[in-house]
Amino acid sequence: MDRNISAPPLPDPPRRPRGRPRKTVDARDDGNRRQALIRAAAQLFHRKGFDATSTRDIAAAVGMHSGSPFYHFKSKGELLHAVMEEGMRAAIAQQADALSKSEQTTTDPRWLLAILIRNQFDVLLGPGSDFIPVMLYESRSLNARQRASLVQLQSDYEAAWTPVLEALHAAGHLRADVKLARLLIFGALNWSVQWYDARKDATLDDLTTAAMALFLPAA
Amino acid sequence: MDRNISAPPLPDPPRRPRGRPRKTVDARDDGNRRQALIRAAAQLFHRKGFDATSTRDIAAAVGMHSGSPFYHFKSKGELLHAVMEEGMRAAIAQQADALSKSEQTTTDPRWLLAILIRNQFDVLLGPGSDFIPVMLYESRSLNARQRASLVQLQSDYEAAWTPVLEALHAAGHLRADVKLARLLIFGALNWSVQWYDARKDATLDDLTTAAMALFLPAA
DNA sequence: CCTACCGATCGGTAGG
DNA sequence: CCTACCGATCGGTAGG
Repeated sequence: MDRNISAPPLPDPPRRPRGRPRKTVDARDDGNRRQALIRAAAQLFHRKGFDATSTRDIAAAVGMHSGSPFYHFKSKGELLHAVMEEGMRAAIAQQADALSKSEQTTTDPRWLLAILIRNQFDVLLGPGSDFIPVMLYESRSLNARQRASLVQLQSDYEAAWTPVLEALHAAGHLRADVKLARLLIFGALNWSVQWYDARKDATLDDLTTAAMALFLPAA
Repeated sequence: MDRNISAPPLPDPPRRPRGRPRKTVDARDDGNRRQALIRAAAQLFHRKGFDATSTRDIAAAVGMHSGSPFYHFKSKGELLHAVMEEGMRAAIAQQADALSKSEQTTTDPRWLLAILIRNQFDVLLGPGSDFIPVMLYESRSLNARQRASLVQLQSDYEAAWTPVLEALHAAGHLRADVKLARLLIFGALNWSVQWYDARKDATLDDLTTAAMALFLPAA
């Protein structure tokens, strides 16, 4: 992480991870390897950033040689795009799932907001949650076409929030302009990626409680 | 910005900006040139990110040749650090100034919070505000020593918020845990760097009004 | 997916 | 601060 000090050079063909058995016939098993690349890229892009991660890093993480990721992806940027697209699809599905479960028991918009917030903390900070932080903090490295192709998914995700916030506004529980409120709330949640430490800090439920208390007047 | 397409190569010694007169004797005027480098670096780091900005970009922006920035800074990382340190000192001074002006007229913590929020939007989004966004979004590129040297400045900045939030909590205007509330509020504000567009969106006063309405119950 | 490689770019330096 | 340069790294490719 200390990029002011250069790392010692690594030989190009890194050893496969210990314990990973060599395939008898051929190491190609298609969607499987592609998925492995996406997962490794998500982790590395999250930890070190897109620019500071080399395609060699990613290849080594899944036991490939330096040129092989380009068999699966045309460019490093396409790999970044794939991470974001997969992350958004999963986040949308997870959000829809959380909402559909709770809409059977209540339609109180305050409860729905709590569900959305709790789910977003899970997407941002829960186990294996590298994809959305990458999406949030590395979009600058996409080209225009790649960015445009994510806009639809992003607005699908946001679409679940607007009616809830409008209901809160109508009920007098939210004074702020709805559009600005959504942007400010997203910021409050998304920024947690920068400071949250699961070892030292509160639980995700604690965060949700604090956020609800901050945004809504006493129940 | 489209880093998937490589830019055409530039000759190393770029022409000086048109209209910049050549010094008769010597181009060295010390603190002046150093400051120019810091300002240009802040702009470029903000627009393109630290990793995507080369020291040649920065040199060209101030009419220097490629090796010359290293006469003023030991490394690219030291230049980044200088941007952040200068940004923090200015932000702290600006915040103290805004507070001292208003503390003559009121001690209502709601008003003080409005002052702090409005000032932070100015620091984040106002004219010439490249330094703090760089500080917020490029810290990962600092080494441990550089990061540590900023901690004191950051907590000086935050120190002005805690008593205000505690007063609001004591007065029943803030239900959430004070420490988490501060982190969430900072997130809401800091995230505006990602979406705010001065041409299309609200004014900084509008943002302040929306944030106050979101965080505090009706006055 | 591996082998062997290339062209470009980059941070940084010696010497003036 | 400029000149002239170096070693390292990087994204990407041809050919199998």
